[in-house]
Amino acid sequence: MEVTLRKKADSAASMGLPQPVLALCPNSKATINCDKCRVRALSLCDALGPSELVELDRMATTISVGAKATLFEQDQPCEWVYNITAGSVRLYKLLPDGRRQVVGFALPGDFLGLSMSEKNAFSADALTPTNACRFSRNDYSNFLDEKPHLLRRLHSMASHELSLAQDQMVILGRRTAEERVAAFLIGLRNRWTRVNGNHVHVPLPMTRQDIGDFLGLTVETVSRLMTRLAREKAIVIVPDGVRLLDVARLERLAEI
Amino acid sequence: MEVTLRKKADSAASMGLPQPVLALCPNSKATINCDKCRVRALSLCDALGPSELVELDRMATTISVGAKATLFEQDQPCEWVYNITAGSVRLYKLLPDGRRQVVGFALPGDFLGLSMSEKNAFSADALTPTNACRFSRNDYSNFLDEKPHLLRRLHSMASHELSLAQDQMVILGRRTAEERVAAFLIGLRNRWTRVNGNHVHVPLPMTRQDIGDFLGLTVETVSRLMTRLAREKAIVIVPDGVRLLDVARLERLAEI
DNA sequence: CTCCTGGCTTGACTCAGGTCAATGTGGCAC
DNA sequence: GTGCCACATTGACCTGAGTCAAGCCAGGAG
Repeated sequence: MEVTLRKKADSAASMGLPQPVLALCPNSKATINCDKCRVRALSLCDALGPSELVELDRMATTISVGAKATLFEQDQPCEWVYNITAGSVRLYKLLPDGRRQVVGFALPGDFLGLSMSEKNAFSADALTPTNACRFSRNDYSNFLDEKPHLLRRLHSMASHELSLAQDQMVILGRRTAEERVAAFLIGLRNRWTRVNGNHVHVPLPMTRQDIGDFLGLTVETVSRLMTRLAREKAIVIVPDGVRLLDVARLERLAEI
Repeated sequence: MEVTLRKKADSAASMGLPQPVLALCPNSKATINCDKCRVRALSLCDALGPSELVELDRMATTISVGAKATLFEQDQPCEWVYNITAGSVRLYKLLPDGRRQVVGFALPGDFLGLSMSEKNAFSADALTPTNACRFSRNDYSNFLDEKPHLLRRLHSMASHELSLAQDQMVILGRRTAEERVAAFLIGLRNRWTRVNGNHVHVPLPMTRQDIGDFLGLTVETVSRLMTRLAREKAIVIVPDGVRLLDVARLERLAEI
């Protein structure tokens, strides 16, 4: 896995300069990377004040990985936590016999490491070229100890994840294949909306196999149902995604 | 729903007496209910020091409800959070057409209200006569604001829940009916172990229908598989539960 | 005691989605 | 360009779990 690293604070720190206090002034020119961050408002960092952001920025390393790169592996000690800034990531668990369950897809703004546990509960690898802001789990944990409001935000994000996981339990336990696919497309549309604004075009950076492993279906079933929804004019299949034609129909199918 | 209420601090508070400071001395006689609490070590409260425990005790109301009583309902505003001290609770989501997904069962020591959200994400009702320690969500939230270590504990419990939910996603998405039943029995055995110690006897306070709705199966399938496991001498079906005979075999089936 | 009733079990049959196999397709290395 | 490979689609057939229906059993009401 080839990773491009750049120590965020290097430019200033390597020259031995103190961090410019100007950066804290809202009208000043941006001097820390977070100021330019396109997903800040979506992410954990939104809970931070300007001086805290500078502190966090000093702890961060930005990383860039290519498609298929592994970020971390299930059951391995958790060394880093990540804030995805661009790209997309597949999160999955493997059974000993090779069966796979995708537990989620991370998009820009998503945080990996909510649980702060010793070992990774799942594996993560990039679906497309991906950028992330990476923190040592220790540094991060210490930082958290001094920032109860950040912990509160972390907890609220984890609660939201839990709620999504429970919705997914309903999908996997009690919905038909067609409903699963519709719910997947509507759910993904809603998530892209936070990143890109609302579009009927839904990018699908993952393969049909990944979708199947997320929905508890086979590739063939996913493919057949996408074809059927397209034949019935609910969607159009386009390169690397779908275009939603009949959102109301899909929402009815997906209805929680 | 008939509920028995008892304001925990009533005995002392109603007499206008200050809380006896003696209660804080580890060797003194117990004077707050928490001291007698049999699930304290399992629960959130374990994160609290003696004086905090007294504070929490003052906020608490103990409630007792009969089987089938509703604790709270999905989508209703969340007024209370609960610490289950005895009994068992079914947590579930309903689809508009009546399909049901059980998202979990709460046992003594479990906390309901981890997410601190405005609305309940699921409904909860008692499977058996149940006791709980109940707190107003507001009081609780304020209390939490002043106790970062409690928040940390809450977060770690929520993370654990999330991890269980992800394991359940694997079960629902990628496992056969037999594996699901085995995983359910082993999982429940492990949870009872925390409450009662390790026994091959696993109480099943829920119906086969509940188990089916938890595992994404029908009653009939659950029943058939329990019968089959019994015929094959992996378990014995006893009133209100099962006795595990071949734990190794079940664990092999359930293996994550 | 008898009669309900709700939960559990069992059997016969069905079908949604899985399996297997063939073919299509687009991007990339050379 | 050609060949390769991973992904996607489609068809024919199969099967694990669902559906429907009947009967059993224990506990509570009267």
